[in-house]
Amino acid sequence: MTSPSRTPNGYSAWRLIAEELRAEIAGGQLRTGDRLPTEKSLAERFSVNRHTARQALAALAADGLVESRRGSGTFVIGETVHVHRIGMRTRLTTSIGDRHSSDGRVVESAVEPAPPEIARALRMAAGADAIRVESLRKVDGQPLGLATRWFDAARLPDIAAALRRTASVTAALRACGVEDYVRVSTAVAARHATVAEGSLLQLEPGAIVLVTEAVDALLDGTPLQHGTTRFAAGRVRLDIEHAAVPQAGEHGSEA
Amino acid sequence: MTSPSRTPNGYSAWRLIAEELRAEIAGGQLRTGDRLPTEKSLAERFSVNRHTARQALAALAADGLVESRRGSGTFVIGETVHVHRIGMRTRLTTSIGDRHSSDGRVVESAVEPAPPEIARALRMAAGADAIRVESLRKVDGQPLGLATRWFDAARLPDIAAALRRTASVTAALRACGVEDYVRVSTAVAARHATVAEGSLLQLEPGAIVLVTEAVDALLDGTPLQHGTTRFAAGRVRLDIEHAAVPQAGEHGSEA
DNA sequence: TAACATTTGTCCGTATGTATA
DNA sequence: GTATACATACGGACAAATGTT
Repeated sequence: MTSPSRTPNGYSAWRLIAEELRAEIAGGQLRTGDRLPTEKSLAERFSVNRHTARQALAALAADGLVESRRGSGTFVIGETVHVHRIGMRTRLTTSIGDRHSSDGRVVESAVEPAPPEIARALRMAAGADAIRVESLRKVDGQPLGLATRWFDAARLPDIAAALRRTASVTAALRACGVEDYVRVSTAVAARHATVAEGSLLQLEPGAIVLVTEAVDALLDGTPLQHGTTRFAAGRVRLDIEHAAVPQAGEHGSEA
Repeated sequence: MTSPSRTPNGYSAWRLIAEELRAEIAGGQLRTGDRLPTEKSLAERFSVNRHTARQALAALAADGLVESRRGSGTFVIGETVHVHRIGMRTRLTTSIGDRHSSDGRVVESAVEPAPPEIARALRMAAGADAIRVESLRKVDGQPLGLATRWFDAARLPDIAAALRRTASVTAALRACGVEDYVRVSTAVAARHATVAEGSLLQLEPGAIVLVTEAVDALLDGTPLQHGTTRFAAGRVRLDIEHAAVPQAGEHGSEA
């Protein structure tokens, strides 16, 4: 640590400090909610400049292990995970359960020409008017997911208003005359949150979002909705519902 | 930009620079493989110190958008995403397709007492012998996923050897007398890769893994396998298969 | 091969702003 | 109001990797 610079991936001062702290968290000396030593004291302990200690803490924060609060300190993150079920009849509202206060708020809505991939998914003419609704779902006051939904403006002209009133997709669709619908396709990916997402979901920079992209349709297959939801990965787990009864050729047996 | 510090999450100089560059990448002005402006020139362009420009680049690098190479520059990362289907009859091998060379190699296997949650999932007696198999799947030479599979040692004593021979779960199970099986449950989460995972999957530090936890069973419901797979999130997207034909039989809302 | 400029990586020191206790 | 602690920004210095001359 006497010479200032080391090799690229093999070890520099801040990496060594980060590894040390990581080990203390993994080893249980530092538990969920515990406050880490201050930047100043870390700097003294490892005989480095405060910035070097900061860089180590920033690395841990980027990994989602710790969270820094200005004026307060840096703390070990603990996760409370909510389970979100995904199936043919997925309804977010029902998957939250009753013990928690759930709140879905429409952040923004607008009528725009449908982007190509949305138009294709909703079987609309390219460039036709679509309704885009952004909403933020909170559970127990904590933001869980950020949804971008697209609807065919010609098919469901009043959906935005309905969503603002009810804050439930199922109820809003029913208000627009849709009695029943099913999930047609769902894709899942994960990436780092953007700045905008991090701001709305109250995430640290570098935090992860689980991204689901889904299409709902009427029972006859007419597409209704294209939705992209970004979940705060640290707070959500997705449970995929498979059909209860396997329909293997001739097998009449059941689980 | 005259005053040094701004509010915590809302905007500081390095965030603005990062947003600008992010937009250029998203907008296509900067394409995969392109070299970004040097730190020095970015500093001049935005009238900030080189460190401030560096922080913006570091944020993009943490998001996996760019990669910095000492002595060379900072470059836009390109991703090739493989689609992995998840459904009642998920077979990883079939979802890869034919245009790619797929290779699943058993890294390690051992007989161990089943951990509690594994024993429960496989309906084994607590502490009974289970077989654990770790395998690494590569596509086109690039590691895609790292799987940990558990089997009941009493039920499938030769599964490890079969997996080493065939490198296909379906084929290995068939070799052990299992003609058919289905996916019972799948959970999806995302987190940062550990050091060990990053090493095996050849990930950058701070990279993301998509974690699926699944149970496969015989058609009569007898559990066969508990598998946890960690996919390199940047290289994989999960596609969830819903039943093709919706049947309006039961409207029961899930709790 | 060797010298050189370029570019990123690391570290130190200083200063100021802002949120929290 | 004061002290503490993190957030941002600037300036300088040198090391290490790369590419070119």
